[in-house]
Amino acid sequence: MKKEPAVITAYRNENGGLIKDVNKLVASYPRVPITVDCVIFGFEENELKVLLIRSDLEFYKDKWSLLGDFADDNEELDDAAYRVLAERTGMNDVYLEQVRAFSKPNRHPGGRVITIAYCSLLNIQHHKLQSTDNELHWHSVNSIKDMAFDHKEILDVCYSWLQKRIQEHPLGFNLLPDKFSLRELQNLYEAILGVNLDRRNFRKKFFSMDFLEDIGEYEQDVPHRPGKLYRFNFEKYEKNKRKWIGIDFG
Amino acid sequence: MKKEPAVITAYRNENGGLIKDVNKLVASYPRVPITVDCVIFGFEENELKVLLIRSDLEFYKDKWSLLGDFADDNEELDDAAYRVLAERTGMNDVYLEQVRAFSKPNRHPGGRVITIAYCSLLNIQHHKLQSTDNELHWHSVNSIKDMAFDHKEILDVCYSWLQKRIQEHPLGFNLLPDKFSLRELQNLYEAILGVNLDRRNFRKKFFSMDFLEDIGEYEQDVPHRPGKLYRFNFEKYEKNKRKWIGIDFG
DNA sequence: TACCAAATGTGTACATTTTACACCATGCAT
DNA sequence: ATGCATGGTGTAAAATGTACACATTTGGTA
Repeated sequence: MKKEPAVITAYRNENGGLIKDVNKLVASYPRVPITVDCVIFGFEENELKVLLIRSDLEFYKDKWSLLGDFADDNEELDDAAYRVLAERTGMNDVYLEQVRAFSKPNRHPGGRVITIAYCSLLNIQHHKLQSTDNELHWHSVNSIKDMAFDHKEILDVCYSWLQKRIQEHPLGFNLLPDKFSLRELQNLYEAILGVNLDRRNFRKKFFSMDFLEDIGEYEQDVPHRPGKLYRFNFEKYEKNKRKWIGIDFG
Repeated sequence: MKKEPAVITAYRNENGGLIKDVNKLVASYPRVPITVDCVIFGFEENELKVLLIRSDLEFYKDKWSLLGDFADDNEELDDAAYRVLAERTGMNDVYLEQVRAFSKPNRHPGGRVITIAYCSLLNIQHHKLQSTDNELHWHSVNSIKDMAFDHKEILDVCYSWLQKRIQEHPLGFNLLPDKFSLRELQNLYEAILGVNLDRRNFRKKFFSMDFLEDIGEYEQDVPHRPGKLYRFNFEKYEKNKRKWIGIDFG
């Protein structure tokens, strides 16, 4: 396991001295177009959905793509992602998190483009699409086979990310209305994780975590006994975080 | 919670038609210099260490920075990170994983530079620094106060990442020699997590996961009863993954 | 209005996992 | 031979996770 000694490169100027003109240094770097792509998840009819747009490229005619845009000069990537969300959904107060960069050299037919993927979770009820808008569509995540660019791969990574993340943090509440029944919450978890959960144990677990607030209201217009409605209580969640995610390194 | 209808932007050409010349489209994007920065963790003398290099910028004279380099044209970011590792340590077979992008507009004094942070774990014994090399140094992670650029923030994020990751996957073995005692393994976990662990429970847990291979050798030259040495068995790990990381969405 | 269908709401026993905790064994140094 | 430092081991209690069944409430329907 013997190795050659480490080689130091690219960290000094030609004379071995410190670099003074940092602007010149940065100007010498290769430059790459950067985009953000948002995987916008929603939940409707007991299915996990993702908001897609028809590709604007002739190259990908009739294919769907994630919502993305290039990052402006001097725009932080998080801000770019929020901007895309606002442009597409009109919403500012949504959940958003960076997942990772995708950088295969040929991932974009127009040349080298690196994209940073973001996951966003929002309540579809707050963003009903206009019926005149046939460029945007909520797709059932499980039914998507093929997409423009490497967006199917990005979607798959983000879906796995969501499955894992939702078991560590109660992100699911971002996908539900303010008031929801425990059945809706369980449907959400079952849809995302692709498993069946025991109703009694599910209820026990969520009640024991103590961030569901009973608002004393009931479901309406259901053809069966109506369930109680709850609200997610952020303050109680902050207090009881440890129960949920285990050790907190925050 | 009523919102304006979604606005569609930047996804059609001026006439509302599909875009044919994708090269022209991409050429119109703003371009940004991209770097990778590697947080190279090691373990020595019961401390978690990180390999840093003296900054090459006059602007950051006497500060330390992560090992990084810009991404070449058409180079995938993972490849760039492996390249940096190879250049700095001469090693090719190391553990490497992308953590996330850092993109604050003013994070680099020379202008807009976006960096993608990677974590790498390696065995310091395989990369003893040359005594003539005073540009590179293994720093104790807990003693680092200040760094060039936003590298302290990146280090902090990567350290948290490691703490979480090591509890889900047995990454720790990458930091140890091929043969190690359980005491060394426990020291590693204690150092990274910053906690004290019960020796009996620690042993019980690792043995029950059944990927430690007893190679019938013992520690040498220790001033006390020598401990058994073990090897990490990747095949057994693959089989028993579920025990370790819970549900496997891989 | 009596019944049915469909979903809500609840408790307990068992298995598994996690935690807390103490003593003898071994090898080296003196 | 003794002391010292560390290696190596088991068990009981607590907490958590899992499996499982029946009465209740509502709307719909005959």
